[in-house]
Amino acid sequence: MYETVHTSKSIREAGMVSWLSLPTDQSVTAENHYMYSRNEQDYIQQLSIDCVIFGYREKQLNVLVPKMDFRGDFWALPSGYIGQDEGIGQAARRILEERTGIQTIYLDQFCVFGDAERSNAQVLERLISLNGDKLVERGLNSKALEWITRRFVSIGYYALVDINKVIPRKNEIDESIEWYPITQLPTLIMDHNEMVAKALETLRLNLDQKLIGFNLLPETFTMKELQELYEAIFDKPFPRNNFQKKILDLNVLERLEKKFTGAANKAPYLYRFQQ
Amino acid sequence: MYETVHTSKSIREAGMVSWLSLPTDQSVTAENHYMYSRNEQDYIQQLSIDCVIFGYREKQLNVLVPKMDFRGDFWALPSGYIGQDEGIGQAARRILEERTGIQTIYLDQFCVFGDAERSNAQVLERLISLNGDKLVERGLNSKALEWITRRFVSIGYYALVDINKVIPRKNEIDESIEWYPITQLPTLIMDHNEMVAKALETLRLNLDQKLIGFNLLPETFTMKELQELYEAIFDKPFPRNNFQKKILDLNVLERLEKKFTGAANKAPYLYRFQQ
DNA sequence: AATTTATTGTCTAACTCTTAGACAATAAAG
DNA sequence: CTTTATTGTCTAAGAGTTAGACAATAAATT
Repeated sequence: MYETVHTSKSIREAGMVSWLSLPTDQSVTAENHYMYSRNEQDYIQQLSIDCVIFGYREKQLNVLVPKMDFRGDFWALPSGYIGQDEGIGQAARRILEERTGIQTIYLDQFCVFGDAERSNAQVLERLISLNGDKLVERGLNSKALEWITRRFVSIGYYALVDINKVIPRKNEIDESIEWYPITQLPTLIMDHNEMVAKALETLRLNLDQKLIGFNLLPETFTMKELQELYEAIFDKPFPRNNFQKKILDLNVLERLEKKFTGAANKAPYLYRFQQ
Repeated sequence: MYETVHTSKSIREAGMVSWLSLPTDQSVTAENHYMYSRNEQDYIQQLSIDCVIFGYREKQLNVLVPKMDFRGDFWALPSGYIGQDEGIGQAARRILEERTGIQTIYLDQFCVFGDAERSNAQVLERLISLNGDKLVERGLNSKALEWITRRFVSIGYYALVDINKVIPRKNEIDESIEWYPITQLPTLIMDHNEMVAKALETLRLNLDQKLIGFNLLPETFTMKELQELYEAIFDKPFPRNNFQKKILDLNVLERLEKKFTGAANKAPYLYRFQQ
């Protein structure tokens, strides 16, 4: 029904379009089935990477989520496939750079999702019934759909980024890509909401241990800002006096000059994370 | 060179033979390439599960490791593939039952290994050069070898079992399957030694938190036995008095009658883990 | 039968770490 | 100069951990 003989230019040039698209490159044409099938084999099949990208803004933990350019309100975590000559960490890093423009970011594998029932089937059915025309437009033929609708195992990574340095980038099938406060996430497809929950749980466990929280802040920050970050992540208040002591006792912060806030009170020190 | 037209009975009947064998079932014959390729598709390609099976015996933490029936001393963790209609946890459970005969065991996913360099290539080269004849005997044709030699991503699971309840089972390509004290593991293929190390690290992190250590002991045990288990896992001594207090304060143990050891001293209590 | 020996179970003082309250320092506003 | 709001630090109280001591006891020894 959605069979088509041409591959749309936008898809062809995408290089890598995640969820609801085949991995493609310049050599792909529907006329050349041999090349097509070779290209399909350039990626590991039925295995994908989903990324929970955390940023911090206005005292709230945020997650970067693209909305798909289809009728029906479909949100999905940034994701992609793994090249045959690419490590899974490399692949995650590539996907993240594509969506944030940032190269060196904190990245941690947190879980694999691979239930048998974990399928796109219902979501896809709804999406297809609402968007048949668009799918044809974009050159997704039945073979491409078959590739996508197979059961996938997905490796979950979470990333911590300085939200000010990120320029969110849509890909070809996105209507938008935006930061959502974690308390106000939309309903995502499949088990992606569960993935965010699991990522947050892992972040909490690792925060003290690995001092990774600093990846969410700009280079210099006040103690209060750091405290508010902790409060946002753990969704609970920390007592000011003891928080300061605990952090300073870690001996990982360098104290810089005072910050002139213009406020009617003692100016706070700026701190920097000792690389 | 190793091309062959028949598939050996042993392999055909294996159902699932991990590493160095295709996933196979009764319907596979080399003469029927369509069926063959259908069968290949019964499993997710390039994705495998490797299991670190921990047991506890004679005050030492042990790992169950099969030795492969090939010239050249090849040890590999028990592993297998994931059926198309099978969750990854289900698959791990199936692999474990095949090797231990035990159904309900503690199981935890600890890491995914997926470096691009993570390849069987060198090991396989050596194995093939030493065992060309055996491979032919066992019906591994070039297509099967191609399947195996592709790059694999592997999900690591570790399991905790009561070593007394396990009857280790060889599969078709094993020369032996035995418990090795973790301090005296042989050199395993690929990154399997690294996997064991990572599994142990995760076990240590989870031991207190999830009370999973009790899965390694028989139903009743003395406090000293539990302490020795902890000492084996963490490879360090625990002070007797405080260890007892710490464990009892968890309120998860039920104290039974005293154990008559025949030793010239006060008999220790037996304890049982409150399910 | 009393004493000795080895090990188990428990108690407590000393020590450390965490928590909660208090207060001085300070930048700007009144 | 005083007031206000916030920052930085100190300390006492409380909680938890560690180290030493000692009673209980099952069998061996005398």
